[in-house]
Amino acid sequence: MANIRDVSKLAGVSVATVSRVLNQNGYVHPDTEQKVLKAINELNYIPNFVARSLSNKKTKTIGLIVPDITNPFFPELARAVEDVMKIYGYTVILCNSDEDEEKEKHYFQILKQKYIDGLILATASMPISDMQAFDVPIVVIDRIVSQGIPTVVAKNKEGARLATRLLLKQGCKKVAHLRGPESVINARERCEGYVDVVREKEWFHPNLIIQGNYEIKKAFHETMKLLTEQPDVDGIFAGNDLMAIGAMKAAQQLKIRIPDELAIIGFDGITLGEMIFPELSTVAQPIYDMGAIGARMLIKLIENSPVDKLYQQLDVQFIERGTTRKVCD
Amino acid sequence: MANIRDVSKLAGVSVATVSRVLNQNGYVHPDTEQKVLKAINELNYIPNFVARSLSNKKTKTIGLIVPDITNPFFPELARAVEDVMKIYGYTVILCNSDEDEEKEKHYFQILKQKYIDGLILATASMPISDMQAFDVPIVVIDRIVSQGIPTVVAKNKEGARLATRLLLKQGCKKVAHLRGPESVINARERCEGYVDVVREKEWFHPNLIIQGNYEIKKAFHETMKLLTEQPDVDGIFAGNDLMAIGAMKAAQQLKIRIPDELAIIGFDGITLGEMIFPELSTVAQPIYDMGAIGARMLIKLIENSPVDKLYQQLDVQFIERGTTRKVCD
DNA sequence: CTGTTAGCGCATTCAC
DNA sequence: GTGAATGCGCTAACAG
Repeated sequence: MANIRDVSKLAGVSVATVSRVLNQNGYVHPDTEQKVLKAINELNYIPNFVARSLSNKKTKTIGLIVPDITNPFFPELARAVEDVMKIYGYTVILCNSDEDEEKEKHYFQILKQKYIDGLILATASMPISDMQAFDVPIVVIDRIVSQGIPTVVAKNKEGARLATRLLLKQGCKKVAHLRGPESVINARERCEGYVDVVREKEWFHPNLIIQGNYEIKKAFHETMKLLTEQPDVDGIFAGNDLMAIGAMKAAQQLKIRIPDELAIIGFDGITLGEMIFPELSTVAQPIYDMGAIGARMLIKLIENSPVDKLYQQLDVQFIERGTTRKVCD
Repeated sequence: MANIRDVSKLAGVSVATVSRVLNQNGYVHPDTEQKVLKAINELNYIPNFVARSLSNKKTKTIGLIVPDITNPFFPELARAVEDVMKIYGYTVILCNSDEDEEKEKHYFQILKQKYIDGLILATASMPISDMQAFDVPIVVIDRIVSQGIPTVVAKNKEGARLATRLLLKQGCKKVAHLRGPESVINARERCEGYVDVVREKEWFHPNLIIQGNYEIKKAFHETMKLLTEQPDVDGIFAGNDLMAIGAMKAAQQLKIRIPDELAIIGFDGITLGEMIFPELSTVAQPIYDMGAIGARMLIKLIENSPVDKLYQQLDVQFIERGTTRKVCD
């Protein structure tokens, strides 16, 4: 492959001039510019990114760390990130951390060595100090890490309150909550939102909060147990859509009719919710937007443009589908 | 950040020596090695990948082009690729092509500039000549491109025959096929497999083959039309799971009972199939394996190890779930 | 066994 | 406006 020197020779100019027309900086006479352009064209020259990176310390590459791209929440996020990064000429390295601190550290290492320009984290098993020590711009999505770090999240607690109230409003007498892992902050927030609403109810008891791990399987089993032990539960607010689906399967197995005997609301708004039957009512986060906004924020950080808000909290929206009854007010 | 020269100074040796211990090649006295190691440790030195890449033309990075990571088939594939690449110290750049030739070309360009070591394609809108001109090892997954290019695919035609036969065996009198896009080769193969089996049936007519695009929505609409116009259709073999789900939704909307009045078999074996109700019977491809095998093949290609088979055709497997009746032989 | 040095391809001073 | 020279950090001959 041709390099800059080949071009300079063919055009009869110096490499500096070629570099100037390549990067559109510095003055260069229109005529010589034409010569250079012609040479570039003839040789089919494309600049070598690696060499460029070595000299200006910018790779036009970012890292994206997600727990597991296989989890239906993340592809949409990843797609958003990739879409906007593409527009700005960046390329994205995909990493699956499995929420494992060791793996995250591993990726931090590698990505640093590869001189990425920025990093988007949709996971956070990492101590904050390590993140701050990482001297590359970072944006965290869907996980609040600390005030100091640029973040994009949805209104988790508010959404949880909304869902729980809706369940009560449509006549549920006893609403349980299938919560996400202790270690994940948004799971905690959603649980708090639920508790806010039901705390004062005479029927409320902490055993209505059951522990899930954001996955279908465990949600299925826990819901089986719950519905067997407390058959009077007629509403479930799940901490995410996947667990809601697990709960649905449990109900279907127990021949409990949805939504008549049991109403269910999920959280997230993954596309999967529309594919099942009945379709899942859910508190939807603007997943794509979160990714896109996070990506834009990161680019600004990288390019030192002013960033208006380092902490973006996005609205959630209830989507009524088949797992809840219609509410007639 | 410290560089190799800092280390060499601190250790009182030359950069060459440091490079030697770094890359474990060439002879270096155990004592000096210790000194170097100590210096590396003290300075918290990690080698700069960009510089290394510039000098040896290896980036330890590969590209992965998929049509759309949002399509449930690809996350699993991507995960597999990333998992094995990680083991071998490679990093993967994710690209979404939307099956668009222009976008693919764009990525080819960029990835070439970034000096990737190899490329995995799970899409192929690209003329073969362009692929051959791309002087970087390529492995194609799930799409047959040409004999010349290393490929990993599943036995599409065989799987299609299997599904169609199964449908007949369990008593279906009239089996339709929801096929994928004309332009996608595996869709063609699956369609051929279907035709192989039904060609000679007296009830067969080309209008039983309906055109889908591998997506739920269109499959839903086309199936609505099909089932309205030809209500005697009692079996559908869909070219992929997503379309099968679209077909299921159409049946559910028309109050046609599955599997009693209509049996459905999909193709792919995406996890989504287990999440819906009833669960989807399908011809499962070993998606993860395809990714992993493709990745291993690529690594061998990159590292010039001997590759046993450049064309791997993997077995498919019928998974009986809720959308087909039990067959008692 | 170890050091010197010349690239890798490009950006960028600093002269002219 | 343009060119020569230097450096980015590392690898790989080539000497010793």
